[in-house]
Amino acid sequence: MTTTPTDDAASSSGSPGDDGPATPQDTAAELADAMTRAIKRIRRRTSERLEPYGITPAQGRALRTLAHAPGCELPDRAMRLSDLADRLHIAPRSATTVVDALEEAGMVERTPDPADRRAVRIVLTAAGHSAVERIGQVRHEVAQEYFGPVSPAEQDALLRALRSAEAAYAAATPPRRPGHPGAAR
Amino acid sequence: MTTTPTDDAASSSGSPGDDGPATPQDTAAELADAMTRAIKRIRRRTSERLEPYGITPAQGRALRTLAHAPGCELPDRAMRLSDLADRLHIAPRSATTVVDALEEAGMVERTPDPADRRAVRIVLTAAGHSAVERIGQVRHEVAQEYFGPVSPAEQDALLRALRSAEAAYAAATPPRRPGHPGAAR
DNA sequence: CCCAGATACTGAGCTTTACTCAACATATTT
DNA sequence: AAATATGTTGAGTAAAGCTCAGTATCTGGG
Repeated sequence: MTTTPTDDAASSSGSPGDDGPATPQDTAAELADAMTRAIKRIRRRTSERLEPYGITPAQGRALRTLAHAPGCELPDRAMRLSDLADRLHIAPRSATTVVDALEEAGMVERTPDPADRRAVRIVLTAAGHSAVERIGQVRHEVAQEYFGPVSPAEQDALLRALRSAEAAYAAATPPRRPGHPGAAR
Repeated sequence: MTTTPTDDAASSSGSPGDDGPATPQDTAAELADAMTRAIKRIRRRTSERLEPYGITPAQGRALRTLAHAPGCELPDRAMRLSDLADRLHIAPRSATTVVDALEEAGMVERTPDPADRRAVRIVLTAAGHSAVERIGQVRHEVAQEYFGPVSPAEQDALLRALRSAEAAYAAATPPRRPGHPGAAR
């Protein structure tokens, strides 16, 4: 970080740019496009504003996740590395890397789990907490900015619609076992 | 490519996973979260289904962009590498890399621009065209699947809301000159 | 007409984020 | 106690970007 990521492009095969309408009369696909575009903008803006603080997107996600674990400062209740990986839907090894960076930046600290000596508990430091706060602020303000022109009622409708789609998806994709090793496939 | 990208995670600091409600009463931010989650799912599914064909997300975007350029087969009207980069909002050098892969896969071909010997025109081959078609199908079907539980009327409302947000954004960020050389940003 | 400066592409090397496979230490179970 | 399962990390890879030089080539002045 600290350099200049500047651009952020990283979608699937969605919305190459702002071109003309490719296939009118296919609302779902257009919806996906519009959402891709919106998210891209929001993401970009968010990471731009967080970059000065030396917080990369992945780190931000990890911090947020750690932050709302119950006892994020107690060495015996804070998340373990593998829990973090689970929540973020990334491989344990990837979590290790993120935590490495976070620790080097002084935002978290690895403390040994008193109950299991293989495990590592990730606790947030003071710096970590203020980072989380900043992230919250930025996220809030960016979302507010972007969705400003959408009326609260519409926002609500959108949210509800998305939630129902999400719920249906989750229901149709049961293999998301809460076990732990998973995320297999 | 051809290996197993499997996961796709790559958002900003948004939505770490499916955790409890972080801050009720902030619809905009929650909306951003929900959209991030939705897009992530759609992206993942799309790239999973396209992977067997050896098409990575970035390649897909490039193909789609190339495909709806006016004369994508004529060596003197097809897009130039720099045009492609502009449309995709990526650096020219990055476009080179994508085109390298695409060319190696036989989906596009670099042809010299008869009018400017420095330039390269990217033309779609037959394989490229069928790839574009597959991409369209997959995108369509994935979107359909994901937004299935949302009624057409709601889909429409969503789409309209997003478009207005997008329009407002674009208006508030005028430096997006349609010239061509620039795109400076 | 020729040369300076702008353009178009690419080589080399870096960053971020995530993955796999394997090693190693510890826990747990048989 | 031995076998197996878990938790974390080392090593190495991939995808998709970026920047900073080159090397052609084109264009515009003098």
